[in-house]
Order: sequence, then structure tokens, then C-alpha cells
Amino acid sequence: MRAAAQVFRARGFAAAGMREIASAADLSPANLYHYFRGKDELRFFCQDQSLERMLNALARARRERAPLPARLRDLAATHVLCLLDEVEGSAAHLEVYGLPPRLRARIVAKRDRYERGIRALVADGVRRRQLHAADATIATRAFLGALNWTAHWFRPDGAQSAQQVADAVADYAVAGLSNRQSTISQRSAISHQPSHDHHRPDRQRRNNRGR
Amino acid sequence: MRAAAQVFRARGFAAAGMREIASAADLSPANLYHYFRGKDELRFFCQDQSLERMLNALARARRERAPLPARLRDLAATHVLCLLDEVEGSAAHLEVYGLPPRLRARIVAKRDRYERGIRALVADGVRRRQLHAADATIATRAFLGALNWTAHWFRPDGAQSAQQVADAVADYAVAGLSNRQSTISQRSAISHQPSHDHHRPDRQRRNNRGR
DNA sequence: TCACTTTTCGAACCGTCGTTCGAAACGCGC
DNA sequence: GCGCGTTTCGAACGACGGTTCGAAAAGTGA
Repeated sequence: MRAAAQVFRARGFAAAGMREIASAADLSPANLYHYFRGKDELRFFCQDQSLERMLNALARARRERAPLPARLRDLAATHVLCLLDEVEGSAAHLEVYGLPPRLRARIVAKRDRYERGIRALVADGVRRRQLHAADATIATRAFLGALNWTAHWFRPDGAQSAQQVADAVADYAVAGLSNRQSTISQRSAISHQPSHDHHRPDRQRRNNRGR
Repeated sequence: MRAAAQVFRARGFAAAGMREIASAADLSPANLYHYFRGKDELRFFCQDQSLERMLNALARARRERAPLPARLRDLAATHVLCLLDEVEGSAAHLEVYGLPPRLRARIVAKRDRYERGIRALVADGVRRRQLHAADATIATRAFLGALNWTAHWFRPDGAQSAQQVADAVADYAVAGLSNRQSTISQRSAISHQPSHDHHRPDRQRRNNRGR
């Protein structure tokens, strides 16, 4: 499972091959199937385990009595560490498309439970004026995005350790929710004309509303 | 290309099939190859175009004279709109693995140019004390993560429009750079014992520092 | 040593996917 | 209608990936 998580994180789920996973685990491809029913199950276990750990962190954040920003910061740092450092951690919980009819539902349910839990914390913080967010749902997802994206760029052989990255990213993510925004011009006076349509010369414009 | 971008965003690059793209574009699979050399080129065009638009937004942010947070906010909102709203936009620029030997270099170079440009803005803001970030590189990537992640959860038929989401996410992302951490216990007094090593019985420890 | 279970693996099956080929259908100027 | 370039597509090829099969090797307890 550790090998699978590694390969999933490095190549992405769809691009990861069972033969590659097997070789990373020092097994023959066929032998993998005596431990796992198939690729989907492997993916499911990785995701399920990561989510379980994150839900534990969420429960801890709920029960602590420290100020909300501090609790969220710990939650965020643990979240990032789950993706990066912990050997068995996997960023696979981000790709839910794919295939599994039954398994997918279980993962999505768990993931939603996690997200809803965080959103409840955020919304509560906003109500108590300890946090600031225009929309708790969007803010929560942006918050999670800053955390999840680390799986895309972190390199274990890089300059900073997983712990350092987790701390820095967690600080950033929580700062986005903290109040006392420093008088940013709320809507920006800049012209803002998207330079849209971009004059594409293009071959021709077939298929305009066919079907 | 619009159809390809759609399928790429929905299924991911590796999981997207040429047959599916073709059918989404009302073409036969074979016919696709009279307009594009192959899947890689299709991917390249999508990524290149998105990046081009983002680089334009970056150039605008560089030349404006508004306060830095406001400029970053506009840049962020445009970035999100590139991923979400603009029909031809594509979130494909996030998957650079895959295959292309020559094309890959060009995309990565362009992406790095974009990231470096933003990082320069951030670092400059930190120097002028208009922004706050412990590490400009990590902060920039967390910033971009909050933006990029929208491609994973945004649904066009959802409650809020792409513009609303872009605004809210951009506000959050910039707040993470402009908010002084409000005396969050810097290292959090919470116990924090990662429940690490998790007692894995493990088979054996081959390949420790192999390479 | 002997059954019996567990683990391992080489080889192959089968589907899918990216891609190509050859030719039919179309558009258009003459 | 006739040529000619463009567009379209059905069918198939080759490769790769997930998976299965059957049996050999390794472990286990008496």
C-alpha cells in the first residue's frame, strides 16, 4: 500500500500501472492480486486510510479548547503531513472519478463528512467573529485547496522538509481565514477587461451549435 | 479544443479518451487526427493557451500602479476564471507528467515563468511590508493551490457562478498573504503527537536509500 | 517427513486506447 | 459534369494495462 500510494502520488492514479506498483513493492504483478482485489481496491484503501487519519485530526480540532485559529492551524498542518510525510499517506483522495460504483460512494461520503466538519468550524468561527470569510463553503474549499495542492509540488528531496512545508502552508491557509484584512480595496479599481475572445484566426467555425 | 479541455477537466488527462473527446466534439475519432497530431499536442495546446492568458494577467498585474494586494487579487480572480469560466480554459496545466519530451519542456518553462513572476510580486510585497509570508516560495504555491483547486470542485450548474467563486477565492487567497497572523500561537500548544509510525509490521526494509 | 496452507511468479488473456489507412463524401471553381 | 483538395469515417493495427491461471516455491504444524 505504501508503494501504491507513492506511485499514485507521483504519476497520478490513471497513469499508475499495476506493474509499476508491484515493482515498487518488490512483488510480481500477479502476486499483488493475492493481497488486493484490484487497482480500485488499492486506491480505495489508500483514500480511506488518509481520510480516516484526517477525520481523527478533525475530531481533535473539535474537542480542543484552544482558540479556533490555532486549532485550525494544527488541523491544516496534520492534513498536509498526511499527504506528504506519513509514508502510507496518499494524495489519491483527490481523484474520485474513475470507476468504483460502490466504493466511490463510501469515499465521497467520508470526504464530505470531513469537509463539512471543517466548514462547521469555519462557520462557527465567523459567527463568533474569530474568523472572516465571505462564504464559508467557498472559503473552506479554498483553504483545503491550498493544503491539497502541496501534493502536486512537494518533493521529498527538496530544500524544506515536509514538516516545514506543512507549517508554512498551514500558516498561510489559516491567515486567509483570519479577520483584520488590511484594507484591500474590496473590489479593485483596475479596469478589468478580460481581453477575452483573443481573436483566434482558427481554421473555421464548423460545428456551430450542431446537435 | 473546447471539447478536449472539457473532457480533460472532467476525467483528467490520462483517463480521457480520444474517442470520448471526439464524440464530445461531434467528430469521428479518426477525424480528430486531421486537426491535431495526437493527444499530446491537444493537451499541449490547451495548456499553452491557458498559460498564455495567465501570463497576460501577470503582465497586467506587474504594470498596474494600484496597491499590491489589489493587483494580486485581480490576478487571482483572472486565474480562477481561466480555469473555470472561459470556454476554452483548461485545468490541464496541472498535469505535466505523462509523456511529451519536447513539449513538456516548453510548458514547464512557461509555467515556471508564471510562478516566478507571482513569487517576485509576493517577495516584493513582503520586502515593502505590504504583504506577509514566512517563505515566499511556499506562500506562492499555497496561494496558487487555493486557486487551482477550484477546478476540482467547481460545478457550472452549482449555486454560485464562476465569477462569484473567482471573487471569493481570490479574496481568500490574497488574505492569506496580507493578514498578519493574529497572534496564533506560533507553534500551537496542542499536544501534537502525530501517532506516527503506526506500528506497521512491515515485510522488510529493502531499498533504504537505494538510488 | 508429510500433508496442507500460504506466497510467489511467468505467461498469457482480453479489453481498451492511441493511432493509422484507405477510401468514400463533400465543396468548389470551371 | 469534371477534377481536385478537403473533410469525414469505418475498420483495423499495435501496444499497453488490468487481470487471471496454473503451478512451482516457501512456510507451518505434527
